[in-house]
Amino acid sequence: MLGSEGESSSFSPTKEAADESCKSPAVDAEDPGAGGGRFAEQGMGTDRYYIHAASKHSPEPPSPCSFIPYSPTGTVYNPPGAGRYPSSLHLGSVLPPAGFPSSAAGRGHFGSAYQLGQNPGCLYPPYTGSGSALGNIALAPGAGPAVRAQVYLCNRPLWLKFHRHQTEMIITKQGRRMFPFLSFNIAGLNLAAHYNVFVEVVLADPNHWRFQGGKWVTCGKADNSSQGNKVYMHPESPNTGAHWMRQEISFSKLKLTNNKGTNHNASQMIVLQSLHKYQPRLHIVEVTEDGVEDISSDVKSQSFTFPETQFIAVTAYQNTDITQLKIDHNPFAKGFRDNYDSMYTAPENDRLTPSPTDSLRAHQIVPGARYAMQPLFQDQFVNNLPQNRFYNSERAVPQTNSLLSSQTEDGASQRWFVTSMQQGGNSISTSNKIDLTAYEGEYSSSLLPYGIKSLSMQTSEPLSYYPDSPFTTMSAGWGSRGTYQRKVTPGLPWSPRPNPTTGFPEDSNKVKPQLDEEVNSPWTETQPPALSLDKADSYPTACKRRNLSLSGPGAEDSPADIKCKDLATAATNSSSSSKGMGAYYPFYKKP
DNA sequence: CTTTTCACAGTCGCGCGGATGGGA
DNA sequence: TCCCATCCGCGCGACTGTGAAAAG
Repeated sequence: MLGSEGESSSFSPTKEAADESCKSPAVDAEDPGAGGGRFAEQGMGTDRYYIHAASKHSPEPPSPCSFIPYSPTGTVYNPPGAGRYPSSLHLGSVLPPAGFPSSAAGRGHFGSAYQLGQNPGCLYPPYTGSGSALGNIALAPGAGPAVRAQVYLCNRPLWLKFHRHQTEMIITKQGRRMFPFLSFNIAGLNLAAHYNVFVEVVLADPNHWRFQGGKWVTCGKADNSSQGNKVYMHPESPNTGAHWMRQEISFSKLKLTNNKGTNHNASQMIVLQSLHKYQPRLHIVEVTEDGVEDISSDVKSQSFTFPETQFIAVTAYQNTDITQLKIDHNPFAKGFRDNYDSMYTAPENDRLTPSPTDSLRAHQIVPGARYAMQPLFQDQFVNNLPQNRFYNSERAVPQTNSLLSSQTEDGASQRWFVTSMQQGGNSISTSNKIDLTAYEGEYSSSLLPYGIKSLSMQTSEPLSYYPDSPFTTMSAGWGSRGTYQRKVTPGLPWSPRPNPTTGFPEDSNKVKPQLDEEVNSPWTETQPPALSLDKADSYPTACKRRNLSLSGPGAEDSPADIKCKDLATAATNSSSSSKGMGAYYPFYKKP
């Protein structure tokens, strides 16, 4: 994100190319990693994003839910070739370079995603030779079964954290999972209609990037000749709208590769090119019951883009900030969290880092209830820990509750889901329907632990790779390992999912406050992260090798945390009597 | 010099098989 | 005594980032 924003109006693929020397885009001046200006313009950025888009693509007044769809406008990158899907991926003009604003977070969250396809001319050819671009059939909202959908990026806070530093995703020959991975909640679908849900990863800009001097800078033109699969069909596709809305839609199995010739698990792999910037997009395509796209009529397609999920594909991590974030948050990398000792021997006041077991609870999918009782705690931790830990508190600025509170008093309701301007898509090919039988077993066993299964299990046992996140509360504290308790919240609701027929709850007052805090926190810092500043000062030594934890493992708000907190709140406020699948009851309950 | 590849160590979940306990 | 369900331990495989070597 560092680069493209500043060139919002000049997304010409030739611009960078004209300048042979690698350079930092103009936006580098406000490079998130550059320090001072990092967060200064957050509000502005999102305001622009929101207003701009809304004004152009929201002919309707915002609904009570304020599902304001917006799609990027302005100059777009139009590389040669026909794209399979419409891409409005020029985010530079609409996104702040350094993450997302705090002040506008509330509104900004409405626009966590904007639907693509509003700009038919804005195509990037992730797919070549696989059909024409999406049609531009505009469906009237609510017309027939093709109602407007709303999509919620479940793990948005985590994405935002990475996005601040310019997310990097490792690509390997055998395929590497994304982390954070894409996880959505969907609402507003027709319960009975069938949909294919898939993710497409498209080139986000026309540049080739390199990491130089602690920054990502453009370096010539992107290679447009990339071939290979760019689409990952959700293993459960096709399925009914009710199904998609019933549970979190996780793309945790999605793998990224740079091996164009791979046929192994091709359906699970998306082929990317290193040092190119990509933007994942979620597509929801209505299909017939057998999963075949009905090209004869009424094929509805909706696409959603969450700008914060943009990333640069790399074969090796470049930015140690990203590396550390991955280590701190990815349970699979737990083995690299090598600062346990310091974590646990620190005085109580300094011991802001959770235990190793706690850290697992930061997993993005499993909603952790760890912060349910102390909604502000993690924010404090997130914001203060790095400074405390690495600067001997000298640069640590206490982030008080009042600060956070002030952020939530602006009345801006936080919504992490957005609706989309529905579009008709008569040419999205879903013919690459995967063999569901092949996935059935694996996915049902591997996904469910992340989702439904875990909810139905009234257990304190670890779940899948990300143990006990959903059911662990912060009440156990972040004390020593010895005192850590696995506390179970029986029947803890899972997420603030709306009634599938009514969309996400607009006035979930029980949930909103915490959401506000969660969402705002990363962006309400009144000072630039010390690390970034420091990094800028001492990049050569600080940036190339890791092991300076930026934020304590598990201290942050995983998506799961958010959902879980919401749920925990709901559970606290309503009842904890839900049993088994009842964990979802609150979700479907009418307020 | 930059980028990619590979082997490695560490962590974890899953699945299998044996042990255990309760009921018929 | 037999059957069934549950628990436990072990091994395997998946997954991670690291760091050196290879490739360009």
